[in-house]
Parts: sequence; C-alpha cells; structure tokens
Amino acid sequence: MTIGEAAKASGVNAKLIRYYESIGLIPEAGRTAAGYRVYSSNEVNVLRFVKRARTLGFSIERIQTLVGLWQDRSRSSAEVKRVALDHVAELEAKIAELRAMSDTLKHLAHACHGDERPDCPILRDLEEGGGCCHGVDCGH
Amino acid sequence: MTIGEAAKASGVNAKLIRYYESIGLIPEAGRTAAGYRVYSSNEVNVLRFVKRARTLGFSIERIQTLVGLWQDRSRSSAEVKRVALDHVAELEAKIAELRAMSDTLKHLAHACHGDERPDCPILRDLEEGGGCCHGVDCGH
DNA sequence: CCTTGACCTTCCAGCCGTTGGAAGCCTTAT
DNA sequence: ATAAGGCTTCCAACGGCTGGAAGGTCAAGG
Repeated sequence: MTIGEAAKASGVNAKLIRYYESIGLIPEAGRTAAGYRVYSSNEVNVLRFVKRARTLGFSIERIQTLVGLWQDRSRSSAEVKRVALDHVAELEAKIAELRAMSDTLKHLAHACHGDERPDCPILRDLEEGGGCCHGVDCGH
Repeated sequence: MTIGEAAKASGVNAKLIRYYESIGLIPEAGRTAAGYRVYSSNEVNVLRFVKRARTLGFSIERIQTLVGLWQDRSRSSAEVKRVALDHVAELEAKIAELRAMSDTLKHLAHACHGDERPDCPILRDLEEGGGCCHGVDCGH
C-alpha cells in the first residue's frame, strides 16, 4: 500500500500522514527500494484511530497517549477514561467561554436597531469595555 | 506615554501592541528622538477597544472592520450588527461542534467501567470509527 | 524507446494570535 | 561610572495543518 492508498483507506490526507510521522505520532513507515512509504492494514487502522480521535477533538499529545493505551493490552480502562474526561473538561471549559461570548453578543445585537443610524450599543460596549449591563442605563 | 505605560493603561501586552502595529491593526505609533513609541490616550482607547473585541472572540480581521466602523461617524448600525451576527453564527457553529464532541465522549466515558480491566468502550469507539450507537449491540 | 501524467519524495513557508528569547540601545538613579 | 530597567528589532515556537516548489519513480500509450 502506498501513502496515497493508505490515505484513501484511512481518510487521512497523505500530507497529514507524513506530518504525523514527522512529529512521531505514528511510527516511521517502511520503504520500497525507491524510497516510497509502504503501509499495511495495521498502520491504516492506527491512522483511522487517530482520525477518529481528532474528530472528537483530542490533541495530538493526548492521541499519542491513547494510541499507547490502545496498543497496551495490560492497560486499565481507568487510564483511558481519565484521558477522555480530562478532554471533556477542556471541551466544556471552551464551550462555556464561547457560550459567554455568544450570549453577550446576541444580547448586544438584540439591543442594536440595525438600521441606517450610526448609534450602536455593540460599539458602545466595545468602547466602554463591556460595563453596559452592570449599570442601570442599558435599557433592557 | 511609552509602550509599557500604554500596555498598563489598555491591558494589552507591550509585545502584542507591537504585533498589532506590525500587522496594521493599529496605525504606526509616533516616536521619540530615540525611537521609542509614543502613545496618547486616544491610541490607548483603540487598544482597549481591540482588547474587548478579542475578549468577545472577534478575529483580527473583523476587529479591523469594527474599528473602521467605530471611527466612521457615518456608519450604519446595520453594518456593525451584521459583523457581530456573523461572528455569533461562527461561535454557535463552533459551540455545536464542541458540544457534539463532548456529548459523545461523555456518553462513552459513562459506559466505561473505569477500573483496572483493559476492556474500554472509548477505545472501541476510536477503533471502529464511532459506529457504536448506530447499531444495536451498544448496550445503552 | 520515449513521453506523458500521476504519483511519490523532501524541504520550506504560511495560516492564527500570541509569547518567548536574544542582542543591543536609551534613560534614570545611585 | 555603572547597574537596572525599559525600549528597540528580529527570529522562533506553539498546534495542526495546508500549500507549493523542485525533483525522483512508475505505468500506460505512441
């Protein structure tokens, strides 16, 4: 299997496969006499694992840990669960951050007439540093 | 006002101020005879505006637009609102993406015993590409 | 046999928004 | 005079890719 075929089979871009190899996420592939990388279905499985883990938002570093646990038959499921829950905690923190941004902006946009006039509570908020709704003159 | 003082006054790191100048987000600051950057309270206001906008997650590109609208007295609030709502849409899309990841992982982690045994539905999901819950043998 | 085109190789650069460090100049205080 | 602290520029790294250039290799067709 060449890198292109492995890419198709795994869903991971050929360039990305080389990148993953270069950073040590996956082991160095074997080579033909001409220097072409060669892949077996086993390596394709690892690539698929990596791809799925990326889809779930795991960092490369954590994926390295997960692949290690996956290969380790004497792993404990507790270790895997801990890695997953650490990641969930980070996701939830990020979601909360984005949620706060979005809600603030939706509120400001709601208060904005959105017509041809220049007056705009969104710009006022940016100007004043977000102190709008802590006072009394916000009007909502 | 030197760059360090402007940094304190605006809450934007001195290094970041130079970076913002280098990419054209803020205009080039004036200089003393010795080459030190000089800031007025006006420029500090711009920095504060930028900082608040970053806090709300706006990209540098959109902040450039927002600063332009802010300075433009003949702007329409509709333009500002559109920029804000475009950003809200992006935030919501990102939130939905992270939400899906987190929910999937929480579900998998819930199904994982988290003990010393190696068997783990999280690894099974990564191995199989997330097909677990579309079938019948998932067990939840 | 030669060409064409599709693949493969390496290396280098850029995206975003920062942050860090190195090397050197300027100012102020002691 | 000298030390400390600020300022200057430039270069590099983070994460996770993605693109391009320049060149080698392979299979099919004329």
